Amino acid sequence: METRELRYFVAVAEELHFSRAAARLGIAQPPLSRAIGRLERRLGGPLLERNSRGVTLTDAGRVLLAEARAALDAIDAAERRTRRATGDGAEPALVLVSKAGASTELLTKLLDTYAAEPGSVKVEVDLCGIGEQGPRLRDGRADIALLHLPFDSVDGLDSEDLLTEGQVAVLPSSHPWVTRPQLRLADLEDIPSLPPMRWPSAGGGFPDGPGPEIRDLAQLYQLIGLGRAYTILPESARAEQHHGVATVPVLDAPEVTTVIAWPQHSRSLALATLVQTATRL
Amino acid sequence: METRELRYFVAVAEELHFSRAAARLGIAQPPLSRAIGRLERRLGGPLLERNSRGVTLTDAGRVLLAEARAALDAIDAAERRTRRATGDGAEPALVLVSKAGASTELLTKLLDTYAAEPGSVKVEVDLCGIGEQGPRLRDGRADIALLHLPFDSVDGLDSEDLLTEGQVAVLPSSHPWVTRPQLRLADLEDIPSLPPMRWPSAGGGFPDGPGPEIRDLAQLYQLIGLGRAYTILPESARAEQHHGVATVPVLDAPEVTTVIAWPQHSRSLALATLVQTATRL
DNA sequence: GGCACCCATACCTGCTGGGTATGTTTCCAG
DNA sequence: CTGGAAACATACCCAGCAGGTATGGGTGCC
Repeated sequence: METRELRYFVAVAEELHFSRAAARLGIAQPPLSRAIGRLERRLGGPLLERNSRGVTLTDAGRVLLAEARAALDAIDAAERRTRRATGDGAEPALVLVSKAGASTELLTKLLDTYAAEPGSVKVEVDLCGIGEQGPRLRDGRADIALLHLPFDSVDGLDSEDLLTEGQVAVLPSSHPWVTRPQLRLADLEDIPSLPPMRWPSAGGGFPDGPGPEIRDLAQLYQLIGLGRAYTILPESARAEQHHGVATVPVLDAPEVTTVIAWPQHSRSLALATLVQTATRL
Repeated sequence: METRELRYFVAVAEELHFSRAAARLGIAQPPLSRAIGRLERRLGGPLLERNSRGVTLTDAGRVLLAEARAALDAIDAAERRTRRATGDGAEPALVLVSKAGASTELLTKLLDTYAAEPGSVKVEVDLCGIGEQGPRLRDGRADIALLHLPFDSVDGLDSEDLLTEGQVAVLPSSHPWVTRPQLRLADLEDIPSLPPMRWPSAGGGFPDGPGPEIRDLAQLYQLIGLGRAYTILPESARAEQHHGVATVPVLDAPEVTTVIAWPQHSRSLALATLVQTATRL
């Protein structure tokens, strides 16, 4: 199976319309029909059901769509990472991705220490929304990520623990509890008039329910500052000051571990050095 | 990047010899040279160092080799799984992989129960050597696996726990300890004249040291029966009788969890039903 | 120094991917 | 019931590229 065929199939499977898919691919419709037909013949059965007025996926088509997306991600990753590794000077040799606003202190120290290391390469920092690190590692936009367990998942990645810390409640500074020296999870169970935030789940969607949908930490701090929500975050979040926001330690909140993670098959020297630097901090 | 180019590059990178790689690929050497040259131009730098007497990989080449292998596995998986899903009758719709000799009882019950389920599809069982399940899932030879934590790794997979159990020492039946009602790990630390077995590590290789290299459980039982080694295994191993082998519970051995695992992006109905059946056992 | 080995280059050929034009089926409008 | 529009398949042509053969150039070995 050629890469082109996979891209063609994914386009048709997503558009469910040959002509639109062809337009998206920048080719005419007939070659696309032919390519899909050949693919179906080679794989031994229909992938698409052509119902006079549009197209639907067969079971086999659904399987191929999921597998093809994964395969295309892997191919994109191969191209991006290799291009990055061919030291053509201008490009960074490594891209590190982290949630915007998280682990700022750790990140600064890591980058400074690594830059001082002999033989270190240029590192670009890619600050993304919550839960976006996984996809970026998968399609090669990034080589290495800072993740926070248990919120993020290290499925499919190798990782090293960097820092484990407790959590603090982040509350509107007008809230009566901000003067308390500490809180417990039970206290937070049912804060009147402050709905729970909804964090993105693995698929990128949001769970149902009331409360605001959170995509990044700037949004989160602003909502808290406006008195519309609260949350708990790792202690290191206290290092940053935000308007209208106060923090109180939560004694029995689960500990958060910041880890550095990379795809299992990565074996580059630059990456290994960066990981080693991180674990030594 | 086209699939063909990736296959060509991997062949050259593995052979480190254009002519041999071309022979392996079934093409002549000049088109191969040309294809690699074009790849290097497109990726912006050399992937191979041509030293008159052979070829070596550059850093970028090493990156591409690792990434290309992963990508080709994903493409092979796409093709195999799709072909399997195009219900062409003869082929199984799902392939389940497990270590030969492990979890026999559980596996039998799972397959029987699933076969009785309405809408169940044909399941082929692939019994492999120790640690082979991961690669089989990655390149699509299998769709779903039985793994045993903490020995196997579920990195990159979704999984559900099926069964947690203690472990027993598996000893030659001539060993004096087989009459004991129980043992402790400390007892086993240093059994005279019985060297520790070497299990395959993640890469497929074996750690250094004395003792036999173990590739499957038949081999393991035979070695123990011959009085050349011992091991500890999950309790359920007692269900099977082996010549010259006896078992004694080890009270403080870490518990073993049998899990059913599948690639994260898998979303087929047949697979979901099988997993559901397994978790309900 | 001749030779063997190995990769690159030059040049030719046939396959195939892509374009345009047209066919076939189905659904909808009037 | 019929004309037409929408949508995918088919037919046919062309150009580009993958692959083959022949050959060149560089290097180490006998």
